[in-house]
Amino acid sequence: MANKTDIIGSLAKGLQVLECFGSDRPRLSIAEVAALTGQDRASARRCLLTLHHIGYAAYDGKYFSLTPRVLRLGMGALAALPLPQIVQPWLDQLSDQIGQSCSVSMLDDTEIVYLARAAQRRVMSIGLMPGSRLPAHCTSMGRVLLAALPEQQAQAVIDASDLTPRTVHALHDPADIMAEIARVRAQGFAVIDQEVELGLRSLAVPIMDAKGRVVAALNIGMASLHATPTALRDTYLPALLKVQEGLQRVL
Amino acid sequence: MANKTDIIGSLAKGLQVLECFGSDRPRLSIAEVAALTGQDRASARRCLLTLHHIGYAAYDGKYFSLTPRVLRLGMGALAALPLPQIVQPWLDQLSDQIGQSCSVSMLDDTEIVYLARAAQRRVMSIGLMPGSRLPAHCTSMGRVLLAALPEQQAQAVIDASDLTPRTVHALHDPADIMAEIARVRAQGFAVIDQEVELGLRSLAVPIMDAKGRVVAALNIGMASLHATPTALRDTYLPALLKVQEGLQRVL
DNA sequence: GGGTTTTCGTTCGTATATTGAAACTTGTTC
DNA sequence: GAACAAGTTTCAATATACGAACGAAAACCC
Repeated sequence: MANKTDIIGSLAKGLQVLECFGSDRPRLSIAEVAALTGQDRASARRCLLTLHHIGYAAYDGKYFSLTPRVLRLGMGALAALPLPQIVQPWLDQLSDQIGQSCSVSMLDDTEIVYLARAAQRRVMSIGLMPGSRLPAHCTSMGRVLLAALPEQQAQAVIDASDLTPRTVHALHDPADIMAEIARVRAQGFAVIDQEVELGLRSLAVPIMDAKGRVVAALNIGMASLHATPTALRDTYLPALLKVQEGLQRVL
Repeated sequence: MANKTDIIGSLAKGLQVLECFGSDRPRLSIAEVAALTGQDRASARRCLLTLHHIGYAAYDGKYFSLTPRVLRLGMGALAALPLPQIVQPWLDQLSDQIGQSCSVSMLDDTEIVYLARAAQRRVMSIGLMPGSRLPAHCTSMGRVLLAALPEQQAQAVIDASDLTPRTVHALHDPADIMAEIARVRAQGFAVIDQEVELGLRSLAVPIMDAKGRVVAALNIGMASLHATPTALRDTYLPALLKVQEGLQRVL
């Protein structure tokens, strides 16, 4: 199987074009897309016109942008995943109980993807919502998810990651990060202190299915003035573990 | 522009394949995809193998399923839209204030797509979250969004819709629905009484940008025992209109 | 259980669609 | 008005699509 003739290059290119739209670049011209994807202008143009033709892109004669129809793809996939539906009530209740924001995410390559979220007061400058992404290496959920991988795979992810520190507190030496991941693996939870954003602390635990496989991660995040990292763990870890246990029974 | 040679058929087919995965069918075989898309098995197989090759699909030798990477497409698009980021705090506050769930959605063809949501106690049997879809014709936000279209376009959407009633209260005659849409257009809001689900009432208003163009809809939903349709309007419409007004200033 | 029928995944060859580089057009900058 | 950049078109080289055919597995039937 998977002969050379079994791969459709044009489909891969079209998806690459679709992916290069993002919050930082919602509107793109043909030449920009060509530059971002490495395709030539003719190909990029054909992809964009096709996307426009089938209703995925709007076109004003100069710039292309995505339409809500695109949400059928990824969002359809998200709303289709059973996990978000199942965890949402747990999240809501947990968030209510402890008075802090909490989220569930999965690993996708070097990033974590938010699947569900119950927000309290916004403590982060960036708005997080289902579908948002953050680097795995410097987030509490990312550390937990990387710890669940075989050592070698985790190393590969770290090697592929852009480790540019987001704050002065962020670990940036691959060896340090791998050591921290090992500790997380051993202790079963991760604490992050202002590595994503100054003033933000967070605590995460893995979510496992009935067979013990890690399928996602659960975290709470809060302003750093609310608790020291140690207090964070002592105060909130029991609540997280309780949800972890409850979820394992229903997954 | 848009010559016949400017459209890539294989890209359209690949996206069609991607779209046919959903909550009701998360795992599909080659033959199933071929049947759902109307392609022959050879084409469907190439699409699926390509999706697998570039990491969008998992393959166990028999069934294909989507990976979190797919969320890069639509979810990227959602997290990229400025609207959800802007409305979320307003939603949270509104939901808090009135103690009911509220949501923001856009129109995509015959369906509404949830962009953001602030949930209280769950009153619907189906879990709603960003990316979820419901038919436009029988929802309060759908009626508001259809009312914002030119009459002829709204008619076209209704004609294209599957009007099978979801409950005994649902309007199912196209003319009745168009009349209701006209009323919504005149009064500036929509009330739905148990047309989506028994026991569920909802009230929606349009959200407009600074130029007065309707870009989305805002609603609140609640168990029907909390308020009669009239009381629903009298009690909650002022709060919705206040958010509508506030949002118009920042969009 | 053995033979039959169906269904599915895969392969093949040719007809067709798509690619990419270069040529051409248009609009913009200096 | 020359120099440049972006969009568009062209056409031969190449990749892809489709229907048909094949083998394997599953489902069915006596």
